[in-house]
Order: sequence, then C-alpha cells, then structure tokens
Amino acid sequence: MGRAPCCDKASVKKGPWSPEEDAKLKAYIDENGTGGNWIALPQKIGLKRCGKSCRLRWLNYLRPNIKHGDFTEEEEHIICSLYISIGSRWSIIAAQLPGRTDNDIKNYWNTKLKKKLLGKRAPSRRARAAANHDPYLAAAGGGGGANNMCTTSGAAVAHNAGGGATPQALSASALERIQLHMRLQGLYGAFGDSSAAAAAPQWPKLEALLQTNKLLPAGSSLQTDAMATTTVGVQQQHMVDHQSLAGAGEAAVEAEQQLGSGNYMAAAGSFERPSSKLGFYSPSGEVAEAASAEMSPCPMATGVYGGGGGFGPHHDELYDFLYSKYASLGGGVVAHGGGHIPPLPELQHCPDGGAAASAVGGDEKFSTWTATASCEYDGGHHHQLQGTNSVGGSLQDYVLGGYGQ
DNA sequence: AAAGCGCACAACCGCACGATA
DNA sequence: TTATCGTGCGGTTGTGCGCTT
Repeated sequence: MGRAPCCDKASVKKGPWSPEEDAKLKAYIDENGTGGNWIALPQKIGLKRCGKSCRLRWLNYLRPNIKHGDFTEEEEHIICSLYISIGSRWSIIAAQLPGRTDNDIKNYWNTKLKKKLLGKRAPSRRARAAANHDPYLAAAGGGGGANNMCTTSGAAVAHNAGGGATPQALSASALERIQLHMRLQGLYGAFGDSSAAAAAPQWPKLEALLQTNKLLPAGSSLQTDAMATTTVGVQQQHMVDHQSLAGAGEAAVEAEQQLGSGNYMAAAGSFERPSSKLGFYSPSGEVAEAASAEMSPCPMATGVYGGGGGFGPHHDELYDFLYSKYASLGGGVVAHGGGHIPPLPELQHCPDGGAAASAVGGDEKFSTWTATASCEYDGGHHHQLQGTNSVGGSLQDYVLGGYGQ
C-alpha cells in the first residue's frame, strides 16, 4: 500500500511560476503566514499548485532576504569545509550562510564548486541518458541513476553490483568527501611540508595514534558524527585555502597515487562500528565487514584508491567512524603538523540542550543536531536564516578560523 | 544559420521523520 | 500501538540560454 499523494496531481499546475502566482502566494503569506499547513494553503488562495510546490517556491524564491548568485570566496570556503565535514546536508550548510537556500547551495556545489575543487566534469545528462540506454554502459554502471557513478575522470565512484540502490552501494557523496579530503590533504602537504610523505592521507596515522595513545578505551563513548565531523571540518578548514579553491594541484594527484599503498585499507579492515546510532549510519551497515572482499570492478576503485584493495561496502560508515574517532581525542584533535584543534564547546551549550545531548550522548541522529544547532533558526521562525545565533555563528567562526587559535 | 552541447537554475519527486488522532 | 498526515530534505529532472562547431 503506497502513500497517498499529497495532492491531486491531475489538477495541479506544474512548471515555472508566473508573476501572478508569486504575487498571490507572497501576499497571502505576508499577511497570514503559512498557517502551518502548506497542503491547504493553495486552495485557500486559489492557486492550482501543490502545497509542496508552494512551500518550495516560498522558501527558495519569495522569502525575504534571499540572496541569489555570486557566492563569495568566504561562502565557498564554508560550503567546502562543511561538505567535507558533514556531506550533502545542504540545509545545515545553508543555515551557516545567511540568505542562502539549500537548493541554491546544492546547485552551486553540483554545477560549480565540485568541479572547481575536484576538477571533474559531471557527465552531461545527455551522456548519462545515452549510457543508460547503452546495454554495456548500463551494465557497468548498475543501471543508471546518479548513485551509480563510475567516471573516467578520477571522480567519485559508487559501484552498485546489484543494479538498483542497495545498502552496499558506496555513497557518491562520501566518496566525493573522501576525494576532496585527499586532494586538500595533498595540497596541505605540498604547501606545508616539502617531503613527499607529507601528502599521504592522515587516517592511517590517526588510527596508529589512537592505538598508541589508547585514546579509545573500551566502553568509552564516542562523539556523534555531528560533533565529530564538525570538528574535523574545522581541521579541514586549514587545508582549504584559496589556493585550493583555484583547483587541485599536482600534489593532490600524488596524494591519491600514494593511496595505492593499501595503507588505508589495511587500517580500515580493523574498524568496528560503535553500537550507537550515528547520523550517517545506513540501516544495514552493521560493521565495516570484509571491506576488501568486494572489489569494485569500476576501474577507479582499483586504479586510484586501492592498489592493494578497493573500497568495499559500508565506506560511508567507515568514513564517518574514522572521523568520529578522529574527533574524539579528548579536548581536541591533534592536527597535521602538531597543531591542536579545540572542540566546539558551544555545541554543548545550546539553550535547549539538544546539541549537548547529541554531542555527548552519541545516540541522536544527525537531524536532531540539525535542529538544535540552529536553535534560533528553527525555533518558531523556520527558515528565517540567521547568522547571529550562537551555534551557527561559532560554527562559522570555526570554519573560518585559523590554525593558530 | 543551425544543430549540438554544456551550464545554471528552478522545480519536481520520493522518502524519512515527527506529530497526532 | 498503529495508521495517517504534513513537513523537510536530498536527489533528480526540466528548461532556457549561450557558446561552439
């Protein structure tokens, strides 16, 4: 039994909004608010539109103080850092950029920033459509769809052996984050250390560090991804300078090549997923099991990431667990080169306590943190973007902050 | 000049979740 | 406890415009 449609699709108008429709909607909401019921709203004002469509139109276009186009370098910086930290949580990222909508940021990332940072070209829709109709390409890619990316440009690889979306499918978002992470680490190494080893990925080093220092005693609670990835995002910030925004350098390529050592996968095989529910946890991903057992036939999986082993299933979890470990080093994170990144204390002092619960308890979903991390933002003034709330402000400060702090 | 293509943006779709009856 | 509803979100698609061939 499927879910009832939110509206009668046969009678609603679709496509671009006319100025008259915009005026009707805006006038009504300006005067009466949304009334808490988007579904009923279009009927009230005589619009032949789906309630969801009205909501989207209002949030993304008609709402006051919306900025369009011309992202600043600072905004790019924030988007990049947060994307590495938390992935495609566009609404969260948007909360850090006053006046920007999640849709805007999502579009900007997909059309410009991703290419700028990763140096890749998204396959055109025509090309994708052609690939989907090509039996060979379709078979190789798992039947088409954006979750089945296997590009030849060194871009994200999300192999789906089953054909449809399966829990084993590697999240394209996670891979992009990994790749971006690597590229930026490479850049960092190139700029901050002349040795080639400096460009190597840090995660294996992290694991060794954790084990050496016994920083994860049995029974200790890990921070949530929200906390962890945010903190790591802070660290990543220091690798995301304007030079990196201008494009990935050769050092990044070198860093990727060094991954062929298998160092990363050797460490990954030993990871276990904590029992707590974490934000990015996929329902079926209990542990990072046999990570190297399922080799992706996609050339990129072995060509770049794994000379000795490709990414197997559950890398989203692996990625996040790595990060959660990374950020759980007591009072901060030992950064590359000996720097020390403080945690985000403000996150634990959100007035309603929600962030503290999610940060300390470690069993809240990321969406919970989403709401609490923007306390004022969400508290009865939904989608009234504010850059001045304490958490949002501090997060932005951290993202934009420097190593020396 | 016209077709092909890439790009940017707006809008839609479907799913997940929380609230509530 | 369960079903239903409304909402929010992320992914995807549609469309128009400009550039290239």
